[in-house]
Parts: sequence; structure tokens; C-alpha cells
Amino acid sequence: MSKKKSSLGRQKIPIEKIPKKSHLQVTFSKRRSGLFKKASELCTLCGVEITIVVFSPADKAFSFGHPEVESIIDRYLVLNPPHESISSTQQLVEAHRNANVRDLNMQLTQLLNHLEMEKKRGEELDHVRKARQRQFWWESSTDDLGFHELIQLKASIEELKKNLAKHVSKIIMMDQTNMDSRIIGVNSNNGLLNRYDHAFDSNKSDAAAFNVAPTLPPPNNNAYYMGFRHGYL
Amino acid sequence: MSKKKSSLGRQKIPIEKIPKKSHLQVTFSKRRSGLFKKASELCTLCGVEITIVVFSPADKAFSFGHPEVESIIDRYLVLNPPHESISSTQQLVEAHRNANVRDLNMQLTQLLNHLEMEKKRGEELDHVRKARQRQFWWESSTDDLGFHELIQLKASIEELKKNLAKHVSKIIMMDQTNMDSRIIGVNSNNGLLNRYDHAFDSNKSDAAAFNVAPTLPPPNNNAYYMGFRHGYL
DNA sequence: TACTCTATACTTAGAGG
DNA sequence: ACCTCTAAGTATAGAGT
Repeated sequence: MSKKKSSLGRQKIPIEKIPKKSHLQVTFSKRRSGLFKKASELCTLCGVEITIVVFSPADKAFSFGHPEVESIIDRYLVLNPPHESISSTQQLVEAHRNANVRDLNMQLTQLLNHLEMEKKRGEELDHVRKARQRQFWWESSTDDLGFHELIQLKASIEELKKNLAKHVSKIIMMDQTNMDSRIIGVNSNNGLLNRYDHAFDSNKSDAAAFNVAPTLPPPNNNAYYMGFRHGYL
Repeated sequence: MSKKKSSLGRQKIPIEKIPKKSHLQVTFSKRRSGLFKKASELCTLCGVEITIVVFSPADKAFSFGHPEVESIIDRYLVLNPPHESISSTQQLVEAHRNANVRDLNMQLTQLLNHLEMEKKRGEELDHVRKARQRQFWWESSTDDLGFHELIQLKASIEELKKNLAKHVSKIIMMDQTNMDSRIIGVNSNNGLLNRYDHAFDSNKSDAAAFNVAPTLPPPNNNAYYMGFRHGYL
């Protein structure tokens, strides 16, 4: 009886960049899935919030988030506000700017107050959405998609406002660190964002169904956006 | 010969919220480590960018990022701009706002131009840092933190750091391999951000040293910031 | 590109320090 | 809170479909 092994089974691989591209792609898929599954389990087991964003070798974005990527990012940014380093020789200029900044700040505050009110109006709708999301957060992208499309036109404006806010706050707190120039490929009509939201059946550990969905509608990267984002966060 | 098993080994647990708190905390730590390790491996194997943010059961923030959390968040936000639902009845108000927004936009664009110039001034310094970071991205927080503190002491100390960086990169070139654990602790009053940056030695698969460190500087959540962020992103 | 099948590598629950 | 140890539960490399 000659037993030919039909497979050698899992082989050890060194943790270093995989040279073969096709191979790399496969590994990326598998491991991304695994990673998201682990994240999902961590959520469930420990009842914590978590978000993951990955850019694939092909530069597509994949995200995992519970409750949603955005809210966690927001929380993170509040704790760890983005900032730039400013050479000390420029502090005078900085001081000058503050006047402007304060003005902008006031205006923005007002705008935000308006938005606050609007937001309340939208709350009911939002509640329905969230209630559903709470139970089935992995489905959120489906919701968001529809949502997103609906407000596509508005989105860029909102975007603008938010970036304004960000920049101003950034400038305001001159507490700095690095500014590793970030290239944020804006322009981009290839804006490819795949959003993963997952359900991992707790009972069948072999069942790991993933859903992919192109999330990004027509990139709302209008000129404003470009301008604002230019090299900063 | 009675062999008493010293351990039952790993037991299966259901993927559902762990009730016992102490137990939960342990599991969270272990699995967070595991998750970050997986992420790290994915980075290395596939050469991709990835970021993870988790809020612990105790509501502390933990993050993993290559290259840094911020830049990836930025990329993500560009592709998937945050938005709110705006009731259609509010669109008029919206239009009103645009005027203001455009004004602010122009002002900010100017400010950003200024910043751009400043940025160039800092480039040389930045380059040194980046070169190092490219090889040892897991150390980035070390840099960031050092940077942060130094900035408060202004230019003279920046000079110092520049020199330091040069020296360090030389040293690093000589022994690249054993750079796993680094403690990147810094001041931070209760700042609730623990930032993890990891190196997983590719050669010893059992070696996975993690470091925790409170990252958050004095919470810069001043009124402005809070105002801006209030409920938005 | 994605799924299946193996055998093996890796992770981690539980208990003790 | 973190390390160690062990055994069992999982993830996944490689190859085939």
C-alpha cells in the first residue's frame, strides 16, 4: 500500500516580502480574510470597537470596522490629533496666522452649529439604520452604499467643511510631530474602495463568509478637496 | 508511571462575549497581540499598508500602523469621505452655506501655501528621518514621540535630533536584525492612547515582543478642537 | 480570481508563577 | 499585568479544480 501524500500540507515560509506576484496576491487574500476574522472574533469576545484599513498590493482599500470605520477613526483622531511639524523659525508667522485661524474657527463653529441642527433632523433615520447595524454591523456597507449614493452631491461639500475644520484645528494646536509627506493620491477616478464587513458565524468556525462591495461612488474629490488635502492631514 | 497532564491544553471557547472580566482582559491582550502580529506579517509578506485601531474594554486606544496610522486614515478618508445624512429639506440652507465655505476655502488655501513653504524648510531633516523609517517603520512612533517632546523645546533641540538621527541610522545599518522590542514611552498624562509598533523577527517565529506605550501627549482637545469635532468627522 | 483539500505551522485557553 | 508551559484548536501554504 503506497500512500502518496496528496499534499505536503502547510509549509513554513519566511516572513519577508513574497517575490512571486501571483503568489503574493493569494497570500494577501487569505491572510486578509484571516485578519478580519480575528478582528471580528476580538470584537465579539471582548465587546470592543475595532477598525482596520488595508491597502492591497493593487492599492485597493479594504476595511473592516465595528461599529464603523469612521466613528473609530474619529475617536482615534480626537485622542491623537494630526499635526505637522513646523520649524521653530516660523513661529512668528504662525502667531500671525492665529488671528485668521480664530476667525475661521468662529465661522466654522457657527457652521457646525447649523450642521448640528440638521443632524438632529436626520436622527430618526439614523437610528433606524444604527439599530439594524448594531445587530448586523457587517452589513453596514450595504446600507452605507445606498446612503452614500443618495448624498453624493452633498458629500463633497461636507467633505470640504470637515477638512476646513481639520486644518484649522491642526493649525491651532501647534503641538507637532512629524509630517512625513504623505502622498494622498487624490485626483483619482480610480478610487477603489472595497469595504468589507463581515459576519463570522460563531458556531461554524469554518464558515467565514465575506462580502465585498465597491463602496466608493464617484470620488468627490473636487478641487476644494484637493487643495485642502494637499500634503496634509 | 502515571502521567498527570499538567494542562488540558487549549480549550475551545464559543465566539461570544466573555462574561468573566478578568478572563476577558487576558483574552483581549493575547488576541490583540496576535492580531497585530498578523497585521505585521501581512505588511511584510505583501508589502502593503495597514492600520488598526482598537479600543480596549477599558476604553483605551491601541493602534497598529504601517506606515503610520494617520497617513492610512488619510488615504481612507480620501476614498471614503465621511458624510452625514442631510434631510432634503435642508438643501437650501446648504446652498447658503456654500458662500461661507468658499471664503474659508480661499483663506485656508493661502494658509496652506504658507505651510507648504515652511514644510520645504524642514525637508532635509525629514529626509533623514524618513530614510530610517523606511527600513524601520515599526519604530516610527519612537520618532514621533521624540519629535513631539522636542518640538516643545524648539529649534536648538531639533538640531540635536538631526545629528542624533544621523548617528542612529549609521548604527542601525550595522545591526538591523535585532530591533524588536522598543519601549516608546513618553510623558502623557493619562493620555489614553497606547501605540503599538512592532517588529516581528522573521527568523524566530516564536519571538513576538510587543511594546505598549502611552502615546498621547497632553490632550490637545481644546475648545476649538472639540467644537470642530463635535459629532463629526 | 476564488474554492477545496491536506498536512503542518501557528495561535491560544487554561493553569501556575 | 505579563511570562511560561502544554495541548488542542485554528490558520494557511501548496497544489488541484
